[in-house]
Amino acid sequence: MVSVSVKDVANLAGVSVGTVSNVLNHPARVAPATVDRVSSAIAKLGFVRNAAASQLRAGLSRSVGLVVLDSANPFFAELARGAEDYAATQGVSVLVGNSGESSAREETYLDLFEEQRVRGILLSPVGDITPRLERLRSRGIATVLVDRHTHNTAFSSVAVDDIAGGKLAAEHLIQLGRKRIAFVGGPLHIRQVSDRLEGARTALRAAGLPDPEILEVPSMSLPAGRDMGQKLAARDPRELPDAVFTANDMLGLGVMQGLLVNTRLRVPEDIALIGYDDIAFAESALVPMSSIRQHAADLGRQAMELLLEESAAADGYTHRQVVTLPSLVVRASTQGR
Amino acid sequence: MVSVSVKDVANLAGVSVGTVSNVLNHPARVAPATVDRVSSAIAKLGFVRNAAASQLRAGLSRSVGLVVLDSANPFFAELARGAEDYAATQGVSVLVGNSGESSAREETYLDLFEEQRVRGILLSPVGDITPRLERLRSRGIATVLVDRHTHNTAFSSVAVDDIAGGKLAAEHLIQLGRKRIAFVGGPLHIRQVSDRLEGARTALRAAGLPDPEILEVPSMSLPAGRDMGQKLAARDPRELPDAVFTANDMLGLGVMQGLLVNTRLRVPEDIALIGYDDIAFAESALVPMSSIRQHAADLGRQAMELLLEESAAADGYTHRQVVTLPSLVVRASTQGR
DNA sequence: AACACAAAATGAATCGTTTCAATCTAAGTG
DNA sequence: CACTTAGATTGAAACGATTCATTTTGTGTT
Repeated sequence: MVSVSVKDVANLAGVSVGTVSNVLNHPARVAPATVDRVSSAIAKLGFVRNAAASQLRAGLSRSVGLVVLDSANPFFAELARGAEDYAATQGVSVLVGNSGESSAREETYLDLFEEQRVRGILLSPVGDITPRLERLRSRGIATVLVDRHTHNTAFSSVAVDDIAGGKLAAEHLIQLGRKRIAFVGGPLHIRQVSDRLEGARTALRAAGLPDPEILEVPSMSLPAGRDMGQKLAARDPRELPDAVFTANDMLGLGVMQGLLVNTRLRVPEDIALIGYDDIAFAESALVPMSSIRQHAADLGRQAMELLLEESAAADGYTHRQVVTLPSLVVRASTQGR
Repeated sequence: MVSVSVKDVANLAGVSVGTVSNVLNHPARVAPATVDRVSSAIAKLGFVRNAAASQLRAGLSRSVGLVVLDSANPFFAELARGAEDYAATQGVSVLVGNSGESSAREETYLDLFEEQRVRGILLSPVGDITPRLERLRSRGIATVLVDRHTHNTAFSSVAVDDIAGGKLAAEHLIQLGRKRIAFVGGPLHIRQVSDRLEGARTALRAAGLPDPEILEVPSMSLPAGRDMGQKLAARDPRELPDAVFTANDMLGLGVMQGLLVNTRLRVPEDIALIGYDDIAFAESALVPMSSIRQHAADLGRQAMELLLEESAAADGYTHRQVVTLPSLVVRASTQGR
């Protein structure tokens, strides 16, 4: 368990420790020949900088924290990738924590990141923790919120515009000539669900069409969607909507199963179907399913940009709330009649 | 950006810095009344230990690194959760890095962890990097390998026994009375694929049945499975297998689609179907699909146990290769005829 | 009241790096 | 050749916690 320090490197290279440090951190200040000599000493000894000592003296860490609500969720996985990729270009590494929607775990990670004196934190918060964020700020740790539209302009945030997404989906269905559109989602008090519904409603009204029929489901899962699909399939055909917009893809895939299996209904001929999120399975469904894509990687990149910008800025930084627009992905489930 | 140090806490509590440190790290050595006084000073000042300083002096970090091949893959997500949960009980935090199968990114994370002087590293390696592991060890950083059966007894490892999994699947099919079993998977040079096939073959031979028909596919994806399913459905019924075992669930779901959509075939009546991995969608498939579950969280927990044990042990630690057995999950796709 | 002994508290030294004022070197100028 | 100046290098101080040999305090015994 040998430990090689800058001192050892300095000895071997025949320079002072200050020079070694400069080679590591400000190579331009050092004569090229010296850089070479020090570099090869580093290589020969297998020197690896001790991050703890470096950070202690320099005061600033090379890492930022990221706390996600659910690391298994592809949305967050993609977001993390986007954030990491951008951070990497800035020589910053990302420590990822998974709160799993638990406030306690969220707290634990924030504590950890605070001890580590990270440069900043990207957070998809479990609940409202403004006090905690203010404490972090008073310690010089910037925080950018992800995936929640905060009207709190005291913090920067990034979010996807769910209302616009709902509008996009409904407009697409309207353009196909569909007139009786149903919305499947729930519970309705969840912000994402109600926003997506609101967007759809707005689009329908703008087109002079009646409000969507709201089919509330107990959860955003495939079985819940399948149950609703089967209920629809059992209806008198004259009572059927001619298009269904589901609040996420799991529901959409479920509805598709319910509509198609052991019935005479066809998608999209009888009912057009569009989901939300564009998960990998949407493309491989029985009938490839149209969806709304959120560009999570972009979101992650933008969030990281804001974070690094803020952490480098002086006091009095003007915080920004970035809202990104989702886009429409058209597949067979909404094509042709 | 105020910074509170042990010194400030010591002043307020009217004790020395050494005592504050003892309250933080060895409370039993300090009189209860003093612990209280120091604790309330900590609370009042909002003191948070500087991890860099602590680690620099104490020499050992409270974190371990985890590098996974693909953080979006549910197997690794679950594994990470298991590892983190156990680590948390030991007061250790986990830094997760995603190599995305890229050697370069893997290297970057190992460098980072080495700088951080983590206690140990849990690694699902991209390629063979024994030299790198030996360098880490010479620095006192233990490494446990995940998800690859190393015959290299110089390192501890955990892995799932894919041969046993294949055997489990085939034995289940045999017990159902199926006699003509096909295997769908590929490319065959992938270890997981060939192991699962080998397990199936072993079970068939033991039962006195012919070797499985091998249906090689170009990738382990749903569309590849669907193509194969459609090819099967187009066969003369007398040429059909009476059971199909796929090397993973994506293929299984695809085969199911290909077999069922626009054909007269039924699952399981005509063809029983079993997948591998037990992903969330297996349960929600058209016909809920039987599968082999790998217990990734357990695997993660065991790997972390090994890692912490080794990192706490003296030199000459005896490394262990743990192989866990997967289990059978029976659903509708293999029940009834 | 003197002594012994354990428990509690002290504080200077230390970890390995970065910083920065001071020093040295070499090339350029009049 | 003396002098200036920019560039290169030096090395001691500092970051904030932990450690541990030493001192202080407190309790019980004779």
